[in-house]
Amino acid sequence: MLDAIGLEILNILQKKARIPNIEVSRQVGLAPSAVLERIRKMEKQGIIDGYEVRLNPEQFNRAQVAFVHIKTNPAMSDKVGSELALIPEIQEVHFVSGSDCYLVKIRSADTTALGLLLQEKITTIDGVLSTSTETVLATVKETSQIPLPLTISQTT
Amino acid sequence: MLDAIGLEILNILQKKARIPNIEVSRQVGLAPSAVLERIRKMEKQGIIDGYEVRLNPEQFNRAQVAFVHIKTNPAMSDKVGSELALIPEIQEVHFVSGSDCYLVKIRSADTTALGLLLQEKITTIDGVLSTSTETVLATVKETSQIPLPLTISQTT
DNA sequence: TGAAGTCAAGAATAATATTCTGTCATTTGT
DNA sequence: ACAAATGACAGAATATTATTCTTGACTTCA
Repeated sequence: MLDAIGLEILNILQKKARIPNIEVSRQVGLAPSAVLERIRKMEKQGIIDGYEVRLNPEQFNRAQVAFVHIKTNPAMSDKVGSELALIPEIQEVHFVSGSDCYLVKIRSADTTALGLLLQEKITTIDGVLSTSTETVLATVKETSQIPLPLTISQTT
Repeated sequence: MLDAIGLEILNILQKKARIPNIEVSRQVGLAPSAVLERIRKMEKQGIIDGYEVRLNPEQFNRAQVAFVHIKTNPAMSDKVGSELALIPEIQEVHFVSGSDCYLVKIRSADTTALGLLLQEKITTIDGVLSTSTETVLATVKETSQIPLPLTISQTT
C-alpha cells in the first residue's frame, strides 16, 4: 500500500511542496508519469490531504501565540467547540482530557489584541465558564509535519 | 507593500498551494508572468516561507495528540528546549509565561506510545523537573493558516 | 497455466512556467 | 514642471513540465 518510494515522495513533499513532479521523479528515480500516478493515488486514498503555503506570521501582525484553556458547561460543549472554530484567530481547538475543557491555540497581533479577543469573542460565548491563558514568550519549534517511518510497518 | 491582489494570491495559495500559476492568474485577473513575479517577490521578502504537504495523521499512526507542560531548571531551559525540538514526535515547542515552563505538542500513535515517549525521551532530559500531560480527546479545528483580510480596505 | 491486476517506462501531446521586451503610470530629483 | 528612474504588467516566444496513453514486465490467485 505505501512503500519506501511512496514515503520518499512524501518526505520530499513535506520539505517542499510545489516542487515540480519531474524533479521528484529525478530524486526518487522513477519516470514522471509513475510519480504522478503515485501522488494521485495517495491523494485519492486520503494519505495526502492537500497542500498549503507557509506564511510568515510576523508579516501579518500575527506574531503573538497564546494557548488558552476554556472550561465549558458540559451540556453545551459541542456548540462551544463549533463556535470557537469559527474564530479566525483561533488556529486549533482541541477537547482535552481532565475537566470539560478546550485547549485552543491563538495567533494575535499582541497581548492587547489577545485580551480583546478573549474578552469580546470568547468569554461571551454561551456555555463558556472560565478561561485560563498562557502566552508564548518564545517558540523553539513549530511544524505540522508528521514524522515518517523509514520503512513501512505491516498494516492489514 | 502588500495590496489587495497580493492578498488574493495568498488566499488562493493558503487554500490550495500546488495550484498552477496560470490558474492563479486567471482567478486574480493578471497575466501569468505578473503573478509569477509577485509570488517570487513575496518569497524573497519572506512573506511566503515555503510550501508544505498536509498529510493525514491517521494514516501514519499519529492520531493521538497531546499537550505537555514541561517544567525546567531555569538555568538549563535553553538546552532543554533544543533537545525537545529534536524529538520528531514533538511538533511544537513553546516557552510560555508563568513558570519556567515549555508547552509542547506531541503526535503519537496512542496513549501507550505517548507514555513511553514521556518516560524514555522527555523526563530523561537533563534539566527537566516535571511534566504534566493533557491528552486530546477530539480535535475540532487544526490549521496553520493565518487569517488574511479578503481585501485591503481602501478609500476611493 | 492463464486471467486479472499492479506498476512503471517511454513516447506523444497538452499545458504551464519562465524569460524577455515594450508600455504605461507613478515617483523622484532638480 | 520636466526628464529620468522605477515598478507593475501584458503579451509573445521559448523552455520546461504535466498528463495521457500504450506497452511490457511482473505478481497473484484460482
